[in-house]
Amino acid sequence: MTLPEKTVERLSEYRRSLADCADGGITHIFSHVLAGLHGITAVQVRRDLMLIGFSSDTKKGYDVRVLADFISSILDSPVPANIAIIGMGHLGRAITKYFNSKDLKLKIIAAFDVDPAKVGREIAGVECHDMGCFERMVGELDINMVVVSTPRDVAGELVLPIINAGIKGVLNFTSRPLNFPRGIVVENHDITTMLEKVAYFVKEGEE
Amino acid sequence: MTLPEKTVERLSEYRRSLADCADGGITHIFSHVLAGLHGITAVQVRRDLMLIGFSSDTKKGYDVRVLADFISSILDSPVPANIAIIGMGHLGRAITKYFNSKDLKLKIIAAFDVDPAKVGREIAGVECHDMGCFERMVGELDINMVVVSTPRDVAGELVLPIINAGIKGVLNFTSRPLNFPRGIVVENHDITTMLEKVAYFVKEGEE
DNA sequence: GGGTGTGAAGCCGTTCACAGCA
DNA sequence: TGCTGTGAACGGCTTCACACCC
Repeated sequence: MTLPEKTVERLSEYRRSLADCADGGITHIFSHVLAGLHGITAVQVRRDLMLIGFSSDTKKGYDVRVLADFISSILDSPVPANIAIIGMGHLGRAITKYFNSKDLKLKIIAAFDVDPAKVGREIAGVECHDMGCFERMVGELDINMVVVSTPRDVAGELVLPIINAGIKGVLNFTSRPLNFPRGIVVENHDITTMLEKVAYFVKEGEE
Repeated sequence: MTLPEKTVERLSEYRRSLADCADGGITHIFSHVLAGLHGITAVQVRRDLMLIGFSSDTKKGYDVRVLADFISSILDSPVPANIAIIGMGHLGRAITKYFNSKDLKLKIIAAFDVDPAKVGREIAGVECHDMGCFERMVGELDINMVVVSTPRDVAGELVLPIINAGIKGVLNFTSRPLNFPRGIVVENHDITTMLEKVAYFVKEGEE
């Protein structure tokens, strides 16, 4: 059974908070405490846990480690997720470093760019390849997801190569929305939109 | 009247597509064409325009420039939005450059960090100040929004300074969720969560 | 016919209210 | 009493269906 999007997002967040708790020596946590860490309600937390079929046998709250592992068993794929990043500008470099500095199941293992000054070099810890080799390299390295962090005006040209290479998931940080056929998962997250949204609701809040 | 969140996001996206159209010499656009650019339905577009009270008098589609201006009149604040960024690591630099390279109403006009090697220097085009001066500088520069791009473990310490400085909007790229009292708008956008979400739905799609 | 504007219906996610259990 | 698990109600967003207009 597939979980709702929002629940998946929150589970990812819970897991990280739970890891913090475990590091801090906390062994059990109540739903309202976990909720408080995320600015949501306790019911919401319990509903999410209900959806993944988790329940606690004790009344001392949820066992932090057990719950974290349970969430991992839901979220993580048994096969490792190999990720490539397209566009090694500032944003691409930042995302790559940010990611690979963490201890995650997900790893960015290759970068692609069109700039000859970048191709062939190791940038932010990963080898940067020419975009012309994209399809071949995806096959060789068994890459199944890509992060797109190119300039807006070239993002559209990536759609076909990504489809042809057999990529299954795309995380797009470009302000150009990318559309793929059914079967390819896309998340478009444009920083400009996020900030414009905050600005709008700030304005409305002051009315 | 305040618009739904989703509508605000889409309006921001429509506006950028419309600017592209205008640049490309397109003067009119049908709802289904605009929808196609964003991978959504024409009804959705028309519903959004209905919510902001926009309607076209002609049947040649919407006038691109008129619609773009109308959206701007809804989204943009009459007073300029002055933004600060906290945390001038790779992500902070990338976001700052990304932003200020664009021709937006929103500008990042100051940066803050605790690293003495960064304080006093101009980074990514903006002056980097010591975090200790945050509250004072916010007042001096009339800053009303902040972007947070610090490491996860220090993000929590920013909540009080941000409240005390009178900040009204926060865009948080940290993986630590930030909670503020009513009246302060927050958007938490964690890159790790985004990618884990894509990975989850890729996994589910293959079942 | 092809496109727009919109009430009504449907769907999805959140919250309420409460039963059950230590 | 205090917390968990959950059916049922609620609310917000999307889609349907259709009237209207060139």
